[in-house]
Amino acid sequence: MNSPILYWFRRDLRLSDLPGLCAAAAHGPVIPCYIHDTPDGDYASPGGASAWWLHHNLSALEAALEQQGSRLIIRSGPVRKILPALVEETGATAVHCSRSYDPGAAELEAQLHDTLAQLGVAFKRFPGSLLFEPEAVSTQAGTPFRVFTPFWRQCRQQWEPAQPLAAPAELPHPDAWPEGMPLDALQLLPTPVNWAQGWENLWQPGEAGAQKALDTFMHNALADYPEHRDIPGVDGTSRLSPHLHFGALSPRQLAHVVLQHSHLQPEQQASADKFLAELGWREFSHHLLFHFSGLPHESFNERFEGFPWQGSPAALKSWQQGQTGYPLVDAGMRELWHTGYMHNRVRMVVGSFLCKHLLLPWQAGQRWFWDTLVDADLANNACSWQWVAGCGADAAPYFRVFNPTLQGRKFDPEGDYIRRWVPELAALPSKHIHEPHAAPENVLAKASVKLGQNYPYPIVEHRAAREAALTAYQSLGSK
DNA sequence: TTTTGAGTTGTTCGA
DNA sequence: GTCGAACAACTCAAA
Repeated sequence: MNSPILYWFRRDLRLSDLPGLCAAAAHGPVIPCYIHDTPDGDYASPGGASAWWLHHNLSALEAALEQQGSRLIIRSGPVRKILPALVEETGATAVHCSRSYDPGAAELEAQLHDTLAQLGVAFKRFPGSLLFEPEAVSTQAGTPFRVFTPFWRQCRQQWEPAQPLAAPAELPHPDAWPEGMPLDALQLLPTPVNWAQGWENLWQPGEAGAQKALDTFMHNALADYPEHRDIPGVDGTSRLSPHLHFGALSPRQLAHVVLQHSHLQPEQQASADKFLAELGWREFSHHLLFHFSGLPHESFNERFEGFPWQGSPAALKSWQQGQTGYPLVDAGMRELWHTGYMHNRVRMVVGSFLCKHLLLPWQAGQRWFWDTLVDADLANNACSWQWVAGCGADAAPYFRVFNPTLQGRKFDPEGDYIRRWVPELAALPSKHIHEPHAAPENVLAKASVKLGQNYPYPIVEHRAAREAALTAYQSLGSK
């Protein structure tokens, strides 16, 4: 039996724990392929930072496949045309892939199933990028959950932690390889300005890098996760989100390691549960988007469609550039710009600031994050922005307006994080670094801070902005 | 069937 | 300085 099976890589850019790849390899020759499809439509293609990651993740996958004597065939164009064409060229008898849950995916997969069936070719989807299939979780009334806690409780009740699969021992290669294009031709890297300079020292996209990040987290950070995850000046989070997004690590692999660890070290049970709940939020977001495909565009709570947003383009620009005059907000926005990442605690603060202090629509924040985050993910991005704006599922209540100064004092007490990302404030004493505009003249002078010159005055005044936000939110009325 | 209580991440105010 | 209450409306499951 020499007819090959096509393995279509999507956002599962790894070799281990891929049931579809294992099934293909057990059967005969495998042709691994990746199709770069850039359909029209909002959020149909990765943003800039995310594209950088994709390039390097594909490059790592290519290398891993070559080490196995295999290849990655890269093509570009509409999947609905390219995939059937590749099948005909290679005489493949089946196509395997991982299921996608994004809007439009079910339709595409159904269409591929039919098109390929007409060629006598089987199209098989395998689960793997989520812990729970959306169809498997629902309320007693049979509706999707809208509240996280009962959602996650039910997930954990039906959880049967399975051993992740190893990568196939070998990938039998076909008699002949179809043509592919070089990875560089996809033009995923930044041009003409390489704003990602030095990122290769910060991140290692790909399966090996994901394993390394996982080991580091398990070894250094899991035990203190519940407390340290909130402190942006400490490496207390896993930083695994981009790996999960592109599938260099499967959630099953991650959960398995964490569960095993907490089994061996029962005193870390609470830390493990806390971390797993974050994976739960990832599941929750993906399930929500699966059931409510409009989430990236329309407020989950329709009442918000009439919200009196009023922020200015200038305010948006100040926010994007980290020039709001609120040090924690500015530190976060600059971390994002310089690294493609932002600490989770700070994401909440800058999100609240955009929606509530600046009264800019959450979609504007979502758009910026889409372009600048290496872990930009349609489901997580939409759900988290809606959460912080107060219009999402199980969202933050309208009156929860983060005070950026207090958040700084509480979670970055010594100003470590602020000093790292807002160097013009680095010489200020911790007591004043969270509120430079309230610091005495001589303190500012001594630290060479010239407000309005090398660091901005606050673009809005906290108390007034908070009042305006509460008024705007109350204007939605109770009915 | 109806009722009840709890629900990721906060802040402010007044006692 | 600390502490509890108030700041909506709605979802979900258990009583």
